[in-house]
Amino acid sequence: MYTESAVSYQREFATQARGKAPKCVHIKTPCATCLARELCLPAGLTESQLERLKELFHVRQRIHAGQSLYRAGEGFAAIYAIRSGFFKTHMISEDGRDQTVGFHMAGEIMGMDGIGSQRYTCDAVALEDSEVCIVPFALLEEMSVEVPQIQNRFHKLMSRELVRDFGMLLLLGSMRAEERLAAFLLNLSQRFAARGYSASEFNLRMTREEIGSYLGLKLETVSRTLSRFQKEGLIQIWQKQVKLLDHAALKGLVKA
Amino acid sequence: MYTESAVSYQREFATQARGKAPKCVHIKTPCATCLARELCLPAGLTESQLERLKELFHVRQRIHAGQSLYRAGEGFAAIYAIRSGFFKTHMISEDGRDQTVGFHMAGEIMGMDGIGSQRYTCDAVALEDSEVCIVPFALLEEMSVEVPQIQNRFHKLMSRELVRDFGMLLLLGSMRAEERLAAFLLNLSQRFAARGYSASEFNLRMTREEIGSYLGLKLETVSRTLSRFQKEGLIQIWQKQVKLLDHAALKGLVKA
DNA sequence: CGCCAACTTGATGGCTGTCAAGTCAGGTGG
DNA sequence: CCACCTGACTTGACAGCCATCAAGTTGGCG
Repeated sequence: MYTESAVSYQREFATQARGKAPKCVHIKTPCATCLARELCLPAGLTESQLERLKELFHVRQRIHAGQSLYRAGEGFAAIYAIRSGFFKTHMISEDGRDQTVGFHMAGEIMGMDGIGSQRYTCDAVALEDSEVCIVPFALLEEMSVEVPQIQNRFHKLMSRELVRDFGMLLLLGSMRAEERLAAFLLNLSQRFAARGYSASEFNLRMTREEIGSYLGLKLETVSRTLSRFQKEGLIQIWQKQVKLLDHAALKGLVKA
Repeated sequence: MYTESAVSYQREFATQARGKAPKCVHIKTPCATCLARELCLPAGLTESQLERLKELFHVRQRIHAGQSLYRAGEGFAAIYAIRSGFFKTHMISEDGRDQTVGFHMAGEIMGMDGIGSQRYTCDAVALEDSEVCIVPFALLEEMSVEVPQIQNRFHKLMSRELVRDFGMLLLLGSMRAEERLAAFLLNLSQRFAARGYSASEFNLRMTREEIGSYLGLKLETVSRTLSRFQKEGLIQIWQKQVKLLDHAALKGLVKA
């Protein structure tokens, strides 16, 4: 049961949060920004090369919240650049375990896991209404030959995905629940900040269960740990609205 | 303390194992096989293309057991194809956590994590005397432009690395100790088999601690679980010599 | 208004980490 | 050749973190 003070406090925060940001924020990103973020185009490309690159990204697709962009086992043909919205990628193992392998926001690329086997190995699900650019992979490879800079950018992109996964291996392999959650919140914060949004206040697009699936924890542990962070004054949290109050302390938790 | 019967049994197994395979097996792989495994060359390449590709792989380097091939933070210039031997890659976090992110054997490629930042993000350490082909990355990208098949093979290679990491996320995020170890043994078995070695009998090149670091477990848990597998008749294990006795039961553990 | 999914919180148990002691194998030096 | 030493490993006892089970709350939606 909630304590009296907790309830009133939480309601107050909820009202604040809603006042500032509508419940379902729709992140809009201009194409140039989107491209720039992951393929780093502006730097080092000539006008004509830029034109070629834009061809790659000109087909778009809208995905409603809850819908899948692609599913594990489907034939691979394209990778996807997120223009707006929020996705999770998850895989379901032979025996039914559901593991979230990533959360993805505007400017990030999904689907590269499908290149190796020519089939996607996980499902990509929109957690809010979203829009993606469809990048036919064969076309990307063709252009990579014509414009070596595109090739190089793509290699760096995939490599960074590998490094990101190494980070997750470290998290899952050696961190305790509170460290995982602190790292998770800081990571989201940093990524929102990089897109021009508040680093200290944002809303989670995913459920506690999805957070748990990503971090190797049960939803109750996620809930409990977030509640404890709030009790200790590290964050404010009400439903999916989060406010980071003590960035330094959270960092301390991860490094401790 | 070991029981009488366990001791005699283990000694017997150790003797058997030693009789069949010298303590430090040196895996030798002809260059063609090595290339074939990960870059899948024979298929679809013309004679001249094959020649170009061989240029990529002609510089070799020997690494003694215990030595590093590269270290986190070092400038990235090349990726490495393992010709023979056995490696682990591991990263040490800011706060000193040591996470093993992979074990690598003949025919596999290491170092792709360095492309994104132009610095390696982990250390690669030889667990036995090994030999690698040095593949200058700039050269690989140049050849990718000339020979699109090389480009495509490389993309598939990186993609498979991503998928492999997804598998590790699933393992670390949702499996219990015995499931992790069963999966680990089966994975090694399958990879040895793919190289023409016994699928049921091999020796571990890594310590219990390194296994633990890879699987997100403490060395005591690794040791205990392996001992239990032996007690239950799933495996025989004596030091680093392993023999899988009940492949099906191990598979059952992973899927259960 | 009622229902349901998402969430919070409590109680309890089990898996795995921690600490500790001891064994074993290999290498070194006398 | 043997004693010793060290790193790797095994095993036991215990504790703690997190999963599990369960009950109740909240907000959204029909």
